[in-house]
Parts: sequence; C-alpha cells; structure tokens
Amino acid sequence: MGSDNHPTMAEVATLAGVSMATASRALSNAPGVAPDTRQRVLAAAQQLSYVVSPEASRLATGTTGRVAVVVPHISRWFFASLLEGLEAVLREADMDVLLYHVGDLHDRRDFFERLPARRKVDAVVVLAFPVDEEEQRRLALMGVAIIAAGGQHASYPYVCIDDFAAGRQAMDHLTFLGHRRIAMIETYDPDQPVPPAGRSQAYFAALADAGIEADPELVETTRWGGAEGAAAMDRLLSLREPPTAVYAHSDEVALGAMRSLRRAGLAVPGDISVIGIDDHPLAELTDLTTVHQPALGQGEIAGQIVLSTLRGDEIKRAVTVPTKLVIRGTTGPPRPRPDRASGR
Amino acid sequence: MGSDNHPTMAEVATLAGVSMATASRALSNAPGVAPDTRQRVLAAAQQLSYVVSPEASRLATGTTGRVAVVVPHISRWFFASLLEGLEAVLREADMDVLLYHVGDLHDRRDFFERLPARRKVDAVVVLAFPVDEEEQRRLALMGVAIIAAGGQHASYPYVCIDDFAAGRQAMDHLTFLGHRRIAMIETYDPDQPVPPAGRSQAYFAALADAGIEADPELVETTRWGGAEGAAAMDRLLSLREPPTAVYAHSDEVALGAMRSLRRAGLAVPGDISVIGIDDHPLAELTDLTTVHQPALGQGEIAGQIVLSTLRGDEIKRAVTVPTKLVIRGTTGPPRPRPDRASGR
DNA sequence: CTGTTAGCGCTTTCAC
DNA sequence: GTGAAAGCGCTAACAG
Repeated sequence: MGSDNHPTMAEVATLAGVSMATASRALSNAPGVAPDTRQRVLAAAQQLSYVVSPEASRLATGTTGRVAVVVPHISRWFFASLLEGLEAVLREADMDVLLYHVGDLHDRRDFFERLPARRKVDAVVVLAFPVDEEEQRRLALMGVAIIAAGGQHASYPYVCIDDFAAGRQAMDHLTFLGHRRIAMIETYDPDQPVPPAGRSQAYFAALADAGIEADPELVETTRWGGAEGAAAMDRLLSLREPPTAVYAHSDEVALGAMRSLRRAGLAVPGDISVIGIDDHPLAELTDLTTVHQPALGQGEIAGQIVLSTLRGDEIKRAVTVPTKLVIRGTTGPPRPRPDRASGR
Repeated sequence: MGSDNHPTMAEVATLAGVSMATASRALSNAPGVAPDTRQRVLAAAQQLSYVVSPEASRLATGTTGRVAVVVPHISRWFFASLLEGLEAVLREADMDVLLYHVGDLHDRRDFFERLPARRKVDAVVVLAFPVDEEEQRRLALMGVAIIAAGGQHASYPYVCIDDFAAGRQAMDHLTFLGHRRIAMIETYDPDQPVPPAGRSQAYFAALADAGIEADPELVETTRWGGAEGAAAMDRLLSLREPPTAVYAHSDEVALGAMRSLRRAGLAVPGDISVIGIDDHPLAELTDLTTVHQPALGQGEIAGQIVLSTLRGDEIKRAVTVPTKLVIRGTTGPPRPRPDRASGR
C-alpha cells in the first residue's frame, strides 16, 4: 500500500544513453534536442513507464501547475456546475484543481487565516464568493493570481451574470402579464459578508417603471433554501391581501414557495404566478418559469481567464454573460379579481 | 502577479538562532525540541510569515498530503454531496483534495491511460464509479491506496448503501399499499461499464414475494435524467393497461415521471403513485415519497477510510450505511378500479 | 536537545 | 546538440 518504486529520470537517461540534462529537455519537450535523441529518451521513459516527479520538478521550476478553487457550497447545483466547467478547461490545460470548501464563517476564517493553499497553487478562483477587504489582503499574501467567478468583483478579473438584468427579466415578465401585486422572496447567505443586491434592486426598479408602489409587506427576506422559500410563501399567504405573483431570487426557493401553494390548495399560475432565477435542471421538470443563467459556461470562462492570466496574456478582465427568460408553466396573467375592494 | 519572495526555512532558522534541523523539527512539531526553542522558531516563522514549501517538504519525505477524487458527475446532487463529505474530513486532516472529473468514456480512457494523478497523491477515491479490471490494473500502477465510495467494490475498501435493500424498501411500500401493477423506471449510465443491478433485482424480488407476476412491459430502461424519466413515463402511460404505481431508480427520474403525469392530467397519488430513491433535497419540496440515503455521510466515511488506510490502521474495509423509507405525498393506495376486466 | 551533512528528483545555466 | 554541476527548500539520519 504505497510501497512504490518509481524510476528516476537518471535511470531513463542511462537507459537512453544520454545525460540527465538531455533527458530532461527531451521529456519536457524543450527545444535543442536532436529528434532521434528525443525519440530514444521517450522510448526509454515509456519502457520504464516513467513519470516525472511533480514535486521535484516543481521545486526546481517554482510553479505548481495547480489552481485552488474556493467554494462556499459544493452540493448546490449552481456552484457544482461552475466547478464542473472550471475543472474541464483547467484539466484540458493539464492543471490540477485543488478543492477548498469554505462552508461557514468558521471555515472561512480558518481559510483566510491559515491560507492552506499557500505555496501550493499558481492561482486561486473564488466561486460566487464575495471576498471582503481584509480577506483580500490575506489572499494577496499568497502572491498568486486571483479570479472570481459567478459574481462581480471590484479587485479581481471575473465572470458573472448581470443580476440586475436577470431580475428585470423576471420582474418585467410579471408586470407585462399584468401583475401589480408582486411579492419578492429575497435571499441572503448568513455566511457571506456582502450579499449581492442586484436581484433585489431589479424588483424595485421594475415596480417603479410599471408605476406600482412597492409594498414592504410583499418583500420577504430569508436564508437561501427550499424550506425557507416555503416558509416565506406561507407568510405571504397570510397577508390580508396576498400577492398575485411571486418573484424568487432562485429556483430552489421558488420551488419551496410552490410547495406552500400546493399545500394551500392554490393553483399555479391560476391563483398565483411564480418565477425564479437560475434555470436549475429541476425547473424544467417542475415546469417552473425562470431566468436562465449559464452556470457551466461561467465556469469555463473562469478557467480561460485563469489560463490567460497565468500565461501573462492579461486580456478580458471582466466578462458578463447573458441571461434569458424561460417561460414555462408557472406564470400567467393574474386572475381577474372578484373586486373585493370596491364591491360590497 | 506571481512575483513572490517567500522566506526560506534557513532564514527562519537564522532569525531564531538555531540550525535548520531544529527549525524543521519545531515547525513540524516533531518531538525532541526544547519548548522554548520551539517557541522561538515559531515566533520567527510568524514574524517572517513563513510557510513551508510543500514541494520541498514533499520531495524530502516522499508523501504528497493529497488525495485524488475521481467523479463521473460533479453537478448531480448525490455526487456533489459525497464530495462535500469527503472534502470535509480530508481537510480536517489537512490533506488536499485534487478533483478529477471523468465525465464520459473519452475522459475515462484518458484518465486511466495517462494517469494524470500519478505521483501526485497518496490515495485515490473513486466516487460511485465502477472500475473495470483493466482500469484496476492501471490504477495499481500508481502504487497508492484506492478507496471506493457510493458503490460497492470487490477490490477496494468501500462505503455504500445496500441498493437491493433500498429498492426493497421502495417496492415493499408499494405492494403494501396494495399495488399490483407496478412499473419500474430503471436507469443506466452509458459511460459506466457496469451498471449496479441491486435496485433492479429488488423490483423483481419484491414482485415475486408479493405473488405478482412480472410484466416486461412495465420495465422501462433509460439513461439517467429527468427528461428521460418523463419520456419513460410517457411510454408507460401509453400502455393498454398502465401501471398504478411507478418505482424509479432515482428521485430526478421520478420527478421527470411526475411531470409527464401532470401534463397528462393524472393525479398523484390518486391515479398513479410514484416513488424514487435518494431523498434529493428537492424531493422534499415536491412531496416526493422516496428512500433516503445519506450522501454526505458516505463521503465522510470514505474520508475516514482514506485516513485510516494511509495511517496504516487497516480497519473497516467495507461499510454499508442504512437507507430509510420516507413517505411523503406521492404514494397512496391504488384507486379501486372500475373493474375494466370483468365488468361489462 | 541540537547541529552537520547528505540527499529527495528535477531544471538550468554554462561550457564543450 | 549535449554534458557537468549547481542548486530548488526541506527532511532525516547520524553525531555530538
């Protein structure tokens, strides 16, 4: 169990009848080696099934060939998809991905204090992970490139969607359908210092543009999650005058809201319309209207940014990918109300 | 951007007024260093904000402090959860996680041929990833410990659920409710050489135990996925005599089936009952009856197995974690039929 | 308890 | 084009 006896480059060199220097050049296909000499070395390596020792090679060169990926959540679809896209392009470039899950504030503090990835990577990618100033200072200590994905960032190159625009796509769809009493289930992450506000601002802006006065009662703020979304919806339903439509910051939350509606015996979209953001795979299965965002794609672009940064290309510092409204079965025009206000 | 000038251990030693050997011992808190000497070294390191060079350290010791995790899917809940659990315990032990996504057959071939993790890790964990014989031979070349999680394995220590038992829990629930015309939506992964058969066997065994003759028409085999589940359900619905209950191999597939039922205007569980396996978070939101399996927990156990194996403890080679039936709103007794067969 | 001294396996000037 | 030799930064005997 681990008693391996890897051949060394010296052995390969000997077998090929060359010096270590030449072997090294041939193996890393550096220039300045006669074609057939290179062949001989390669053959020898093959025969010994030789693999360079990364540690030794790294020690000598100073680069690691690794990038650290810091994620606040692993099992949520959006984050996992970002990670998947990122891993794909990094692996393509033969870089290894070191995974750091920083779930709660404790992990977070620990990560930035100990900087466990220090000296182990050439770059670090923070996935949908707002980094505050102090944390930025700590990261800077690592002396490597930092890239952000899935969220805008002031100090680092990044790729993300326009949260405000996405929110507007959702809200405008609702107002276009004729809804005027629209609720928002706004989410925040207690373990994130700075919640991105774009999706919330979009709510108020859309309302204003439609000439609708915002009613504070209609804004529910909760932690992210299906159960949380359900609870928020319950509260919304207990209002004297419940909304005719609900805009949730994410699909999972919207699905939670739908459970409450189902349990309350309300029809969707007959009684209430629901819209989310993300286009989670399960949104399609549940016929949820939503705003699509390319999660995998953002991860891939992040990977490209990492690569070009490392290469020193220094191009595209900020990429914003488009989102798209996907109308499915949970939104429709509001039911003409039995005129509860004026009647009787 | 990468122009770092990390202090070396020699500098720390000098600052602390000791030899490098002592510095090394103190830093790696090895025994045999006077308490106050150790303190001085630590202080010096702190002051210089020194961090050991992993490459150098590794080169000297021969261990890497890393483990490779090979996963066939990243963004599916079950795999991501396994990964999350695994990462947590590994990180706790200060080991780094190298992520290798082996999505399709091409990735797969490439992974086992090039063995990109070779010499980079102390162990590799295959997550819900059947490894065939030839691949095992390749892995053996790495000369490190191999652990399997989320799936049974003949040659490696593993942690998993009992698929047959889980399937029985689902099926027995259905037969207990009185269903006799039960369909199965069986899934397979075209990129996996060996599909685990436990969940399917459970179907036939349960049927036999309930004295029900299996009807081949009622078994739909499809790739994993929501859309696939929906399509399978559509086929089932077009049968002369559709099932009164459906047992799906996984929740996502079950949710797909439910979409078909919804679109067909059928009531669940009124007209047809549906049950899945996994207890995906969204199962709760959709009121799906299912069989719970601890995904995170399996990942954690896998991590412990890795750790103890590396430590040489050589305990628990095979762990099977229990599953549990979770009855929610998609299963119920079959509707007493209008007696289509004898009637008229 | 502490210091000296070899390497760990590779890359890289610098000569030839 | 190729080889000799000097490290890269750390650990691990082995003495003291």
